[in-house]
Amino acid sequence: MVKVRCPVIAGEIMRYSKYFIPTYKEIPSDAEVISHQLMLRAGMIRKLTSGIYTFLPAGLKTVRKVENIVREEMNRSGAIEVLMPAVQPAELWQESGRWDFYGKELLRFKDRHNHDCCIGPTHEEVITDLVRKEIRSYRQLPVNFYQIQTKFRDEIRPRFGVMRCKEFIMKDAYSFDADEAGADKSYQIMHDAYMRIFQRCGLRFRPVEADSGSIGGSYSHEFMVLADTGEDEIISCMKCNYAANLEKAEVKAPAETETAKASWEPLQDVETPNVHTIDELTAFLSTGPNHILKTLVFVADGNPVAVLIRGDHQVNEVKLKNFLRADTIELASPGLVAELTGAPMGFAGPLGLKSKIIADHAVRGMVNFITGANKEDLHFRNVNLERDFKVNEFADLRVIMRGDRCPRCGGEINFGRGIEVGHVFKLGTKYSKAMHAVSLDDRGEEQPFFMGCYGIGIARTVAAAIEQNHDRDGIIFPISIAPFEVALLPLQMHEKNVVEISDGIYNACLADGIDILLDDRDVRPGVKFKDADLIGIPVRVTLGERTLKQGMAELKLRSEPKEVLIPLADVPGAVRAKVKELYDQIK
RNA sequence: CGGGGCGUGGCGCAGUCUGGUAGCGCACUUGCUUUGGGAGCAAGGUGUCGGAGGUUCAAAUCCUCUCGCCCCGACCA
Repeated sequence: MVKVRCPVIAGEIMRYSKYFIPTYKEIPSDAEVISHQLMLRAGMIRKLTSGIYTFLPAGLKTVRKVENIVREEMNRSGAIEVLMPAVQPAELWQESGRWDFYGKELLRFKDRHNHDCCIGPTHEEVITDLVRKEIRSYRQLPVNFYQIQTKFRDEIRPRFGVMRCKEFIMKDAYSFDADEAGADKSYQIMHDAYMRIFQRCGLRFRPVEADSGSIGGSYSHEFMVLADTGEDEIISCMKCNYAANLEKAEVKAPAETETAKASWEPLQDVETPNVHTIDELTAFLSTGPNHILKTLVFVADGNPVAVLIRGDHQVNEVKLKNFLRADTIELASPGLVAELTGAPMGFAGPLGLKSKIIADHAVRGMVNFITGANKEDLHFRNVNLERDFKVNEFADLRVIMRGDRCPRCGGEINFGRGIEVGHVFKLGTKYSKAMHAVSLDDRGEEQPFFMGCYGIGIARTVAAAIEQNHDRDGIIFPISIAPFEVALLPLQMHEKNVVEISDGIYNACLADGIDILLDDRDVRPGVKFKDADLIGIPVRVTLGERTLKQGMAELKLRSEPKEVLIPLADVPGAVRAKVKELYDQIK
């Protein structure tokens, strides 16, 4: 059974008048996205400087609730909590080779002894160093260490409030196994733990396959909270559970068809003065872009390569990079294109090209198509594969698009947006080999650790929850991560009766372990309603003279428009039941 | 780093073009009234107009430099 309650922390102030939740009526002008606006307005965060935020009490409470869920599920999965330093010596990073590779995101500085240091953006080096010093034998494996800690990445452009900032709270875990099979198992355990974590956070999410660079295979999943405002575009199958981000999403190669040589028409020149783009070409020749073959020249690790793709398709540079096993890849400059093809940009074609030629699978299905002629203002018509030119290799090189089918089951696919809140990644032996981190196997031989790393953006998860759950009045928090479970609103603080009854209910709820906020401010009722809605407290109990006369209180959910009247004596029980019901819904 | 925008009281903004010594709403303080969806009236406090330099009798306003922030792009285990 999954434990869902986050216990009230003893001694916490729960009276609004003595607490600190500074809300804004107006939208701060420098907040663009809704979660950023609402976190500022609800008094959860304040900005110190670009990309760096203070968490105010209500924001911190929510962060702590996410952390606690993460901690419980990590512990349940067998991971062990540690806390590593924020400041790290350059030596470790030089050893892994990342000191020179990491770029400007790595904040570097020198200490008084002139030693190079950095503030950790991630902790592979530190944990690998720890494990290589402390773990000797395969008998001590597997292990998985995690921490919840503040990290720093000197982002080029921090934005969207707490979603993409420089200093951020992250849970990161690192697994160490004796062999590949063990690493796969550790990966799966983390994958499962992440499913439980985000479920308990009350989020609609999806694990999607992500690009894993040179490692390949399905050994990287991003956990995406589904929200229209998400930064990442993802696709998911409506029939099976295949889901992937756009750069990873596979496109199934079309079935092999017999080349219809009989239908081949003779090759023709077409004068195309000043026609450079696919759009211009389709208009000029009155044809569809799917009858045109695009020839793009890329430079992969310094070597030019021509990439052929159907006119209505787009090259997926991540796929191209992985296919070529290149470290860097970029579109060739106009000068290089001219040098290679003998024509200015816009007239490149595969005929007579000297460079390596690779093509997307879809090109195979094209007949009598149009290509550039490698000569200014000239194209060819009725070009055909084999007869007119040869392709070195075919591969899946394009971006998936609307109308494509699921690569796994052929089902219809859905395009959507998501916010990446977690990432599980199989590292293999990259760091253990570089840093000579080994254990002895059962034959007494040294073996590098097989590693995995697993991250969760804690504050980003909070922001994602808000992006997904809000309305015109403010945040609608899932109860498991709301700053308070219940808001108690005595409407007339000058009426002794109202105050006494609300104090009684407040104490009864506290005794029940309910995380309740008593809004004991002497302000007008409207202010209390507005603030409770803005902050997003899931359950609201209202005590006003009007219903008190009938011996009743009001119970309302933030997520629903209607309230119900409850006899005063039943209020603590009804609150307890409502809270439980809300937790049960997200189990 | 390239392009664009903005810095005026705690917050949101007007004033800048056309130079004349700073204003509005919210918030805040006090009093009275009010009390079920961000109250009303009255009184009050609040600014080195982001900073530095320059032009001018006079600069929030014009000029130069500079700092910060936001947006778009490039970038992103």
